[in-house]
Amino acid sequence: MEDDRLSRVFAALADPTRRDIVARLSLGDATVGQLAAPYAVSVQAVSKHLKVLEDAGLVSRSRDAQRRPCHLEAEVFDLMTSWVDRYRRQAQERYSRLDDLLAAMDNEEGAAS
Amino acid sequence: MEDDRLSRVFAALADPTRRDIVARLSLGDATVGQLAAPYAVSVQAVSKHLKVLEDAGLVSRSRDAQRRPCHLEAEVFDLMTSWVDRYRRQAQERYSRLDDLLAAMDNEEGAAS
DNA sequence: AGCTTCCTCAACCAGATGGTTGACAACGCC
DNA sequence: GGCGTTGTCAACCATCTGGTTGAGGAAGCT
Repeated sequence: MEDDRLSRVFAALADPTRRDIVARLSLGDATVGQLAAPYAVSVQAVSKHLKVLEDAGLVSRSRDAQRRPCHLEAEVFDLMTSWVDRYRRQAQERYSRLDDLLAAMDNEEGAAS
Repeated sequence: MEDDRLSRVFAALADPTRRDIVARLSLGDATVGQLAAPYAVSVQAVSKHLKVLEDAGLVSRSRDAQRRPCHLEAEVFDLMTSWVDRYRRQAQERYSRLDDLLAAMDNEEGAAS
């Protein structure tokens, strides 16, 4: 489902190492080895992280001989932001209605006195 | 750190049930019982979900006798969207630079022929 | 063909996660 | 005081997760 995809995107970004990888890829494509270099963990661990990002649709990988260059698919971000914006807007609307109500009560009180 | 907080927010929203709870709370505050009613799971499980959301700063709880009304803290969304926007923008800039480069190459080719 | 480089797959391990049930604290209502 | 309602805490369980090591596939280099 679409639900599943959203869950995978959020879960993928819940890990600091993976967010870091995304940040690096936003500057340009990179191979697994290049991405793994700055971290204390093994290359295999980074490869796993990339698989998670790939399953979430955030990263795609092509071939270049033994190399597997990684590319950020930034459009997937929209899935998240549209979800977030929807409920943020809803909450905000509710607040403004509450403000209206309070304003109306103030008015009534003012008229009564 | 701030990193940790961001991780907790993303992790909290990685679960469909918790996203659903957030969606319901965007329409108005609710008690644990009210939130648990639509689901097949136990009240305890929902209480755990709320604890995760609370630890992430997405939900706050007050007291009303035995009741514990839950309230959505929508400002926390900004933490996420600002992170996302930052790297989306970075990736987009990179693309536009690439476009510039390709345009420049086209020009050169045009001038050479 | 043989060696090295780059990367993935498989098995394993410790700790987190999402669910359960049972006990119990806090409060309103008789 | 006793009872039902509301919610949390604790213990337990199965599964997922992030890490490890070891083996091996794929491709370039000599």
